[in-house]
Amino acid sequence: MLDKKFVLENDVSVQQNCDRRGVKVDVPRFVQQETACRGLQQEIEDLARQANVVSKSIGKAADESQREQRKAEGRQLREQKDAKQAELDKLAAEAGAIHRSMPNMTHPKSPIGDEADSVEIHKGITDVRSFQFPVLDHVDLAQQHDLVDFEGGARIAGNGFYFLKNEAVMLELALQQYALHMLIDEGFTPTITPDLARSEVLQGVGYIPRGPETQIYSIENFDLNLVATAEITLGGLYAGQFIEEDDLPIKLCGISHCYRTEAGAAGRASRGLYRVHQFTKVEMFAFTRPDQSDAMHKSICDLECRLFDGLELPYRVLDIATGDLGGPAYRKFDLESWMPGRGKSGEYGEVTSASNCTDFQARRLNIRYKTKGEKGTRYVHTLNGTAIAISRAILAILENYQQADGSILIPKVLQPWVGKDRIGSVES
RNA sequence: GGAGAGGUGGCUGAGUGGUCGAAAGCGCCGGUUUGCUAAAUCGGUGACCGGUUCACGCUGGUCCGCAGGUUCGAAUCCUGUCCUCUCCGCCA
Repeated sequence: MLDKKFVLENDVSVQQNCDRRGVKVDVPRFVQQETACRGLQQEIEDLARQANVVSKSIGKAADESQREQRKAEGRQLREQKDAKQAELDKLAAEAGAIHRSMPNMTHPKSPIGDEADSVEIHKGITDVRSFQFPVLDHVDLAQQHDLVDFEGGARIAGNGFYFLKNEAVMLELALQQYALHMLIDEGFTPTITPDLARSEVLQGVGYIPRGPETQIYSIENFDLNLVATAEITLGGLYAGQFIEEDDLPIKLCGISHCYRTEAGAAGRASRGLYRVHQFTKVEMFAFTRPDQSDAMHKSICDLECRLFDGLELPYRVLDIATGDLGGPAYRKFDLESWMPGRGKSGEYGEVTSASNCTDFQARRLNIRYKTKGEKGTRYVHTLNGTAIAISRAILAILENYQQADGSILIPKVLQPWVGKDRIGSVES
């Protein structure tokens, strides 16, 4: 959520920001309603004050009849107040709906425009390989080496589910180990989070459970939902808390399964492991002071790059354009890995992303820190970034590491955990 | 699944109808003392939304899990609801 006062004082730039992000918001209407609310609030407070004065005077009343008279007076004042309050509630609900639909403000450097306007700001150190043989996509490779059972997954849970098998299982665990070790070295506290969370938590982080277009699976008869990312649980962990300024920044990483309905995504590059209903992800999350968040954003993005540099996978980093940012993000960097089997002759596909949400989530989650110098409290900034989304990482590894002889090499950094250097035997 | 207890300020925890935005302790901030630190001691210290002021500040309202109700008046009484804890049972 944006600060209401900020919106009132910056209505023009807020409107411009909404327009650039492609979100329909009637800022002038909000300003008008919010202003009216404040007027009403004044009237209500005045009535409340008068009623309080009357109540306090009752003890000092001279006799019974005066007492009764003041009781009646107090009753009347509170009735007037209640009527005004009802009026205000109605108006505030409308203003609140507009308020909640406002996306976060945007970093001045974010490119303006839609998906196509995102700007490449970095390339990985590993070059895109040129293959001297017909390239297979990961689905064919997986089938050839018995690594993923899509049919089995579909039979027991439906399309979009799968069994990982054999070396794919080892790859999944190896990727978790690899990511976790690097993150721990960088000062992240490792966690394994719940895979379910209350609706309240999802909403705080910015997800909408149980809507018509929801991406979230909900549990029947319980106020619980399967998380779409550990961002939900890690962000929710500090909801309603006060953090000591000296404890900032707090850096957490969490392993969770991620569940997504992918409603409306049918047919959209949905083959194989790219878009699935369940996968494992190692997520980074940070709480910082406002002045620390830009640097933290960069450092989270750098870590994502290092993880992919280490895997020796080619990738590029995009500074995401305004129209493609999503609600809470102030700025977002996506990391796209080269996927040789995608499209006709290979395409980049999103593998991780890093967002700086400034105080947008913190305001809704009510996460503050106590300032040392000045009096009072301030909202923290929150940031999140994917360390490794396992299913897409496996996809990228299989396709990039395939060999002319049909085998698939294991990235060097993963070999200790996989226990071998190659999937499939070398035919000679 | 059965039985109990409880949700109060940054934390612990008093408080059963007006004198309570709330004791006390901890923590935090400032002063004094000590060679530094620690200790001691004195003082200050809740949040949110407004009004007013160049500013220090002054001032109104709201807030004791949440939502309703009773009352002139609710942290306190009533109803509902959510959550947490303890014990027993079951279970990986």
